[in-house]
Amino acid sequence: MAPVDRLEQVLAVLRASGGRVTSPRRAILWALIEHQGHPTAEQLTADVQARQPDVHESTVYRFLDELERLGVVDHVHLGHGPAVYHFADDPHHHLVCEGCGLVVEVPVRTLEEFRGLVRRDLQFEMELRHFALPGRCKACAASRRAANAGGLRP
Amino acid sequence: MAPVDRLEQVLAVLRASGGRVTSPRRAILWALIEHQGHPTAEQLTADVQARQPDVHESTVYRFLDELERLGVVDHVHLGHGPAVYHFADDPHHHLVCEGCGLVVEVPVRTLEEFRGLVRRDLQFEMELRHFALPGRCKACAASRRAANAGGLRP
DNA sequence: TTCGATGCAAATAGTTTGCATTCTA
DNA sequence: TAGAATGCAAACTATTTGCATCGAA
Repeated sequence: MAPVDRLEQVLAVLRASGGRVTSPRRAILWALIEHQGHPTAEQLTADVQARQPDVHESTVYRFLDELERLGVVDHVHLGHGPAVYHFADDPHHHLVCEGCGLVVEVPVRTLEEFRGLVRRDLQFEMELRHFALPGRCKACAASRRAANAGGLRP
Repeated sequence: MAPVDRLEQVLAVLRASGGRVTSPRRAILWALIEHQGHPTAEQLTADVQARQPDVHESTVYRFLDELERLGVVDHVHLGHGPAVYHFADDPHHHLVCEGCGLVVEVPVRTLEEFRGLVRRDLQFEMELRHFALPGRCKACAASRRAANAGGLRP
């Protein structure tokens, strides 16, 4: 979807819900659309403030909450540290490398088999979208093994 | 292991590392041993303060850190909210129900097949012990389905 | 009698909230 | 012009840190 279309689409949802379109809201939404990757509230605030310095971080948090209530965005916890935000369509899981911070997006269906296994064996319905699955990417796993072999700390 | 044996075992590790055995440390360790389930630092502090009111929360945090450095305890993040602590032997994963807070302990080998699958297909070495796997227990999953069918909020 | 442990206060990170004011619809 | 959204300050939760003092070995 073209950035401008996405903007208008979300603003339409917002208006339909009785919400109002303001200049901070346009800027926050724009920052979210333009951002590559997984921005935190702080990063979005910085982007917005580059153009509108008076927009406060609490406004960003409040609007992101609102967008979540409307089902437009989700936030994900990648581990320690701040949450990151992304649009709610094309739902996916996150693998996050504790070594280098790499975030791998995984289609929902990739983990369906595993979810089914846990459902069957443990009567538990995992919900893996709101918290990332932590671990090590190939490179970081290898370099940690090397370090451990040498007697160094992980 | 009998509680008293466990206490003495840990104190031995502590002494061997050059650490000192103090009255707050004995009390914190005792609270950790006696606690059923997955205590937070706050709960441990409360338990300790019932007997020794002057023991400060920061002392509890510092000693828990020390015990982690010694490999005696681990802390796990069950979701939002404070971390919980447990002894590091008999390593296991945690499934935590977002509905009722139930924590299910899962032997490490239960998830090994899944870890192998992700390792093979995604070249990613998951480390699932430090963060719990969130979701819904059978009862909470069922009651949520019922509520959704009735048009109510999850 | 040394140096590790403690109590206390204050700082920190990330996020939320109360409230008077502003601005959209 | 009603009421939603904002800016700002302050609260909040979970945790960490600096520092003078205390006490175990």
